[in-house]
Amino acid sequence: MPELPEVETTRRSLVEHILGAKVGQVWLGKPLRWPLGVEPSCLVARTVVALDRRGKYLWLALQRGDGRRDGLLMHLGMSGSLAWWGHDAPARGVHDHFELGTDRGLLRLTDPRRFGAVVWSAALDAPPAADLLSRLGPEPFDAHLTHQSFHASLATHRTSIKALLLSGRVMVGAGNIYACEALFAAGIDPRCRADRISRPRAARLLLALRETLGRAIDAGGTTLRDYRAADGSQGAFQHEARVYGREAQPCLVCSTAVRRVVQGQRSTFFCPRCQRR
DNA sequence: CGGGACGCCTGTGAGC
DNA sequence: TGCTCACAGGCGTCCC
Repeated sequence: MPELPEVETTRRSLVEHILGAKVGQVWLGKPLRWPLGVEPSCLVARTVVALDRRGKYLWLALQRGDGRRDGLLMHLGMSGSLAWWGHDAPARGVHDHFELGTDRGLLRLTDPRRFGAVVWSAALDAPPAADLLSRLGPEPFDAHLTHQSFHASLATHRTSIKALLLSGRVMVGAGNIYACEALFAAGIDPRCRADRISRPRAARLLLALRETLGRAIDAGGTTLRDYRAADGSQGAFQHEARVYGREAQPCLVCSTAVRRVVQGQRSTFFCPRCQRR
């Protein structure tokens, strides 16, 4: 489920509550994608000192009693969501698989498919967090990511632009929904080879990615099924999607039927008239 | 190394 | 109603 806008919305709705909270108890449910990597009891008495995001990962920085820091790297996978409960958390459901109890309230991860993860790491730039983040491209709103560098990155890949965006190698954050939507906004056929995209079209695509992701963050993300912000609110961007999930429906610009093709085992939606190779 | 397929899991909706 | 199948917001791993 969660792409960058959903993860960022989660982060924003959580950070005000959890900063400064002191860990009481940690509870683990069924196994997630990877083991926590530390005894849960080891985390007790740590203080939450930051909640940052890198790509679709969240980094919950913890301060130890001796002043040193470590933290938890969290990922929501396809179906995960994080919820914050003050002091009135409802009983656990069957899909709740991680809880961080604090003196301010409870952080709970709900994830039916369990593709998500919570992994302890000594630091963001130390294993295992560093290994998981090592292949990520730049953040979409990073000022170092320019039209020029973006075009240069595209030129080094022969795969389709849609698959490349999903890989996160040239820019993190766009998953299946936002990759489709940004390619529509830029007028680029998702099957187009990345290294065949001209400089001006690359510039348009970068702009479209930033606008699409930015508007999705403003809308609180996309809620198709599972996704909720930490305060329980749903996203609204699903109402703004112009091609995603609209197979055979008329393009909102030219009325041509929206097509669905499969690329790398993922559905791609596009308008064959508005989007060109 | 780049690129593509696979697998991890559970739930849901369509079709029969 | 109940079964089977396709599909679902991600991504690390494996194999060419």
